[in-house]
Amino acid sequence: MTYAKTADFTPTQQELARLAKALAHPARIAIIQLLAAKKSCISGDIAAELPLSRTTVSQHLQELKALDLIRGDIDGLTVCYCLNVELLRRVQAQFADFFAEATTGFDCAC
Amino acid sequence: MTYAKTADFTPTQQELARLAKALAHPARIAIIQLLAAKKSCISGDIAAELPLSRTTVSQHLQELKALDLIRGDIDGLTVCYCLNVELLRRVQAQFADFFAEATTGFDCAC
DNA sequence: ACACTATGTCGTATGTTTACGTCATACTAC
DNA sequence: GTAGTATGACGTAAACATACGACATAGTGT
Repeated sequence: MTYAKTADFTPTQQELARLAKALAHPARIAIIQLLAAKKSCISGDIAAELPLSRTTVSQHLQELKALDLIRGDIDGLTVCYCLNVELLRRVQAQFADFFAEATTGFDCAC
Repeated sequence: MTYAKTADFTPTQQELARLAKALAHPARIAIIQLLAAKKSCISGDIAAELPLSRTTVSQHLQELKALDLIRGDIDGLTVCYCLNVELLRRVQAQFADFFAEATTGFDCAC
């Protein structure tokens, strides 16, 4: 998301787009759901539950971590990933605001 | 979103990802906000308000239209785009459900 | 019919994401 | 220390997204 013209939008628009992009892959949705259900939060276990290679899952985990949506606690040899529930709540509110604005428009006059 | 392995996720995960992807670009966020504020719903006017070429904006409009998030009424020479508020409300609910699930998790035990 | 306007379509260059194998690192257990 | 395991980092091929100029289409007004 670093195309030249991207800079010319409002910070809010860019932030929403950035967050939406984090959710724009089923694997990342699945990871968040897994962590919420806490079936497993150890990296290897997460990878084992998804139909993707461990390398690819690790990449998706890094992407979520880059936005701080999840956090990784290193515990010896294993890494345990957890949801950043605080941040998720804020993101939730941002999307809620956006949709509220979008769905309270009158019917189009055209 | 048609990489080989994408098929191996649940329909819900795929649908959420597909919707998130529609919002994963500031231009598309901006278009939805513009239509909600109804500053303009004529294709050309929308393009004029964004820092992108008319062609590129048209492409983003097609993308939103492909998911039926917006609709285009042809009126003679101009095309008037409108939000599909009904669908947006359903999408809003889907995201709300997803976030509710994600944010009600206990704190991670790790 | 003719010029003009508003839009979409096509081709295409460039940048980004996805997916994965291989390698490097770092901890564990013998 | 050596062997083994859990991870992340690196390299890379293929798919996809973004952006835009040039062209095609279709309506408007004269």
